[in-house]
Amino acid sequence: MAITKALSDPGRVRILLSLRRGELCVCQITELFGLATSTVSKHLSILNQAGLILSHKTERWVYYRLPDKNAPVAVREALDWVHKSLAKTEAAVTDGKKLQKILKADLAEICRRQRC
Amino acid sequence: MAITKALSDPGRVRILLSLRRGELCVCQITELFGLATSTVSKHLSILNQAGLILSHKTERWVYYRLPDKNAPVAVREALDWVHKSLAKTEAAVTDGKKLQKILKADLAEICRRQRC
DNA sequence: CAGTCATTTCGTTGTTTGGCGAAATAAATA
DNA sequence: TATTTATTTCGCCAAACAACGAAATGACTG
Repeated sequence: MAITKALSDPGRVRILLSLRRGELCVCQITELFGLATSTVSKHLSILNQAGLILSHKTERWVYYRLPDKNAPVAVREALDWVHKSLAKTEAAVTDGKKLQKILKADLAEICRRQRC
Repeated sequence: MAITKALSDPGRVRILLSLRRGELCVCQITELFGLATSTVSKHLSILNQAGLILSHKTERWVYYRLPDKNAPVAVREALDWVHKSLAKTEAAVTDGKKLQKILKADLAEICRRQRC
């Protein structure tokens, strides 16, 4: 039931929806939701353990992304459901707009801002 | 996010899986899971509010069942996912066997037993 | 129309969970 | 090798939640 548990928090669902545009690093997600880094990291770990996201490290940053078609059926279909049923949520749309701005900004700049 | 919240409790998922065989009344579900009636009633209310189950009253008993094809897409596909991804869970299989026995027993008999 | 019966609602209790900041970690850089 | 830097882990607190028993509800029955 790791998947249903992982999906039970609205914040985590919003993270999944944000990742549909492509991978994001922890500080971008932190910036997007205005939460503490440690909180975001915890959410990501829960999503990761459920198999709903994957991670890899490049240079200084850890990036998280949605899995591809090779993921287990349960994972793939759960993600499809989230996408189909929740992508038009008000929160998801707002997040999308804010995310656009974040993607335009410099990554190092964002990280620096976190420390205020 | 009522649906994801509703699915986040393993007990509620097991209730949904049990209802695939057909409608059940509250005391049958209570008997199946060995929980207090009030607890089961609460779970059913949460599932009901999420649209994942429907209820109707016949004689003395309130029956709950899964919705039909007319249910909202989000509901239908969430239930499909639960079915496809979790029906083979060990708990679900065990519940299924126990349920068979309960369905053979007399309903009034089950209700009487609850009060011990 | 009083009583019985299945279910729901309420109030309480113990546990889980989300949030944070601080300390730990791990990796790149100076 | 010491330092900076991004992320994770830890310990704590407050809010949310599951479970229970008791009381309330609401419908059939005697």
